[in-house]
Amino acid sequence: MKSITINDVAKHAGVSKKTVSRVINQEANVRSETRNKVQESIKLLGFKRNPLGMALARNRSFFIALLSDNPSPGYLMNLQKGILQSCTEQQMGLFVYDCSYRSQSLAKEIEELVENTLVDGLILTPPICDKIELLQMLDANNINYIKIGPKNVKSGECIGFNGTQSSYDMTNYLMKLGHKDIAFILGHPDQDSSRRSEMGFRKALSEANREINESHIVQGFYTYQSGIDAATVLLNQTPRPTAIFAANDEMAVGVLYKVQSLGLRVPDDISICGIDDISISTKVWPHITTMRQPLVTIGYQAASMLIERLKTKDSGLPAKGQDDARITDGELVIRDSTKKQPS
Amino acid sequence: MKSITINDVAKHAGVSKKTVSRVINQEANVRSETRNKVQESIKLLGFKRNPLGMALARNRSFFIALLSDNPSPGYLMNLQKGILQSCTEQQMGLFVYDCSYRSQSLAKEIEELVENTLVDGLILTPPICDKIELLQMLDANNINYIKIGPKNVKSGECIGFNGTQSSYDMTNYLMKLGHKDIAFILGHPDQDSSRRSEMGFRKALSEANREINESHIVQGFYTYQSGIDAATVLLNQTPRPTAIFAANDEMAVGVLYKVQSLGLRVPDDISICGIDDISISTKVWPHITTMRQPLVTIGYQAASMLIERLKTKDSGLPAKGQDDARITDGELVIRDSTKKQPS
DNA sequence: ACGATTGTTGACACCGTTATCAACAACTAT
DNA sequence: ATAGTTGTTGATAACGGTGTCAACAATCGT
Repeated sequence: MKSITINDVAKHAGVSKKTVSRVINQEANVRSETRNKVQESIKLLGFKRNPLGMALARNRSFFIALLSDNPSPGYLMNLQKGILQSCTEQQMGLFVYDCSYRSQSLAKEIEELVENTLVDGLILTPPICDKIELLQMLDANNINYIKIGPKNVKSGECIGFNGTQSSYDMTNYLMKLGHKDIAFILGHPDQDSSRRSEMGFRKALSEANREINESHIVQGFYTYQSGIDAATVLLNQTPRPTAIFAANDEMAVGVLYKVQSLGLRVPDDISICGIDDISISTKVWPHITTMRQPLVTIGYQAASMLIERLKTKDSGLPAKGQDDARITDGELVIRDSTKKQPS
Repeated sequence: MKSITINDVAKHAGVSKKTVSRVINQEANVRSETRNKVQESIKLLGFKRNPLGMALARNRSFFIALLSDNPSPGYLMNLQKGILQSCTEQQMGLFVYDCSYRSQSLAKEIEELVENTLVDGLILTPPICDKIELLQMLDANNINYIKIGPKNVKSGECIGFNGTQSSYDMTNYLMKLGHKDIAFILGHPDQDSSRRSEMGFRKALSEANREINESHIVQGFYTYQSGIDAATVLLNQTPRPTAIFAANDEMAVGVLYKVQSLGLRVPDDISICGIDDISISTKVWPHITTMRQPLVTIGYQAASMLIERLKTKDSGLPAKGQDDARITDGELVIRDSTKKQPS
């Protein structure tokens, strides 16, 4: 069960292995006659190049790693799906790695990961992408990475979606429905995206000259449970808000659960909406109104950008766009959890 | 930024690189004096062996692949979590790969995947693990794999949980609650697990001398939408079943949605339950009664078994337990979607 | 004291690819 | 015709480890 090597092809085609290598890698300066001869041999023998040999010789593993802290399964799965698609297209492998955002030694851990696996680059997902020490370590060691999430102070290419605009749009939509008393559940205080969505919310209200009821803005942590907790606080207030806008769908689902378990009806008694459009949002009853974050696309683009950069770096070209940021707009998806207020 | 190689260590310790290699691999027959000397050099220089070099020399990539068709994000994520844990412990990499169960050329595709990545083994998840052609191809090419799912006709190690027993237990639980008219939504007809859960359901009913209403057993496909469709059929029947038991939680959630959107209350008007205990089951309202499938544990064990086998194979020992099957029992988790019937 | 066994070590080839560089052929420009 | 390009090719040496085997030292049995 020995597999065909470059040597076999070279012998069969009557050329040196370097020439075969040239053909495989589509290098210039091979006579087309020679090229054809080699290609025929390759096809005939069914040659497949051994990625390990190539990896060793080129000192590149042709693997990238996806670092995550499993925030919500749906979120990550969609991202992973897009990433995987790009990787498959570009003949790269995807190495997945779960790590803990809280870990003190995260930077060290990732440094070892890279040493141990020799991955060519990293994709950082929230909340990992906000860990300053990690980013510093990566920059210091000259490790390629791309962040999925909002662009923040630190350097590094990133791709994300426009959280400010999204929550701004959603807030305006709720006001258009006639909601006067809109509550907002913040995201995780450590994550950059959280501040952005808050900004959008406040901006929309102040542009409409609404005064902001600070007790209707409560802290959340992007988790289901934190959605329940925040809803518990909000629903005990009088007057009760007529709409609750959560900074992500995961929390919105928690709010929905809490509201329903108290015997209230959605959207008749209260409107609920979120951000992300994860799969669970269309599985609960009623389906949740949300700002769609095109996660599969974002994942695809992130992987593509990273791989692109690895390639240009490989070929010695100047690494353009080191501080690139690509921002995708969210899309309002109106479903059954929001309703026009009686005027 | 050149990294330390075995040669550097050898030079530093004043031995040959083969001896360093021996120390790294904990081989016997190295004088402890020499061993210590080498280990000190390793520590001093901060040597980390290059996995690519090792992989090439040993002709093993130290990667395993997880093949999936993304049935439900929660299901896969839990599995992946357990697998990842085991991989990390054993210093193996995890390569994830999405494929399409429907693809005609799946076997070919996976064959190429293995050739292209040289993964040491595969973990097959449902429904991939039921593709006969794929299994045949793997057996023919002597590729290591382990199936997560019920043991079926074909060979190959597998690990899964006791689907028959689980649905048997759940059905008994529903009868104990006083339900006389229990509907059942089948899993995907192509998947082995589907037949098992049906068997358990029928067995429980016939043991209780209940006659089985065949029109209350409807086809599903393990998807959310198929749960909705099946519920639509069931809820139009008179008399309406008092409980609907879906062969997995994903469908149960679909049933819940359909029931609620028709204005019926769960569990007051109708009880709903499923199998799996995926994360969404405790996010919808009400939380769903289910048979817990310990997915993280199963994933962990699957990866551990596979890696174990790779190692013993490596060391030339007879590959024991080639047809091993480890079956875990499900656990009844009673939540809020099922209720005692008034007698 | 002797040969036989076992333990310890290193030189060297090898895994399958790519990189370097020199050799030579085939063109240009003078 | 001559020198100077440019295009095409292959020997040979990496890449960073492991496997083979022979050499030699240490221990054993008699």
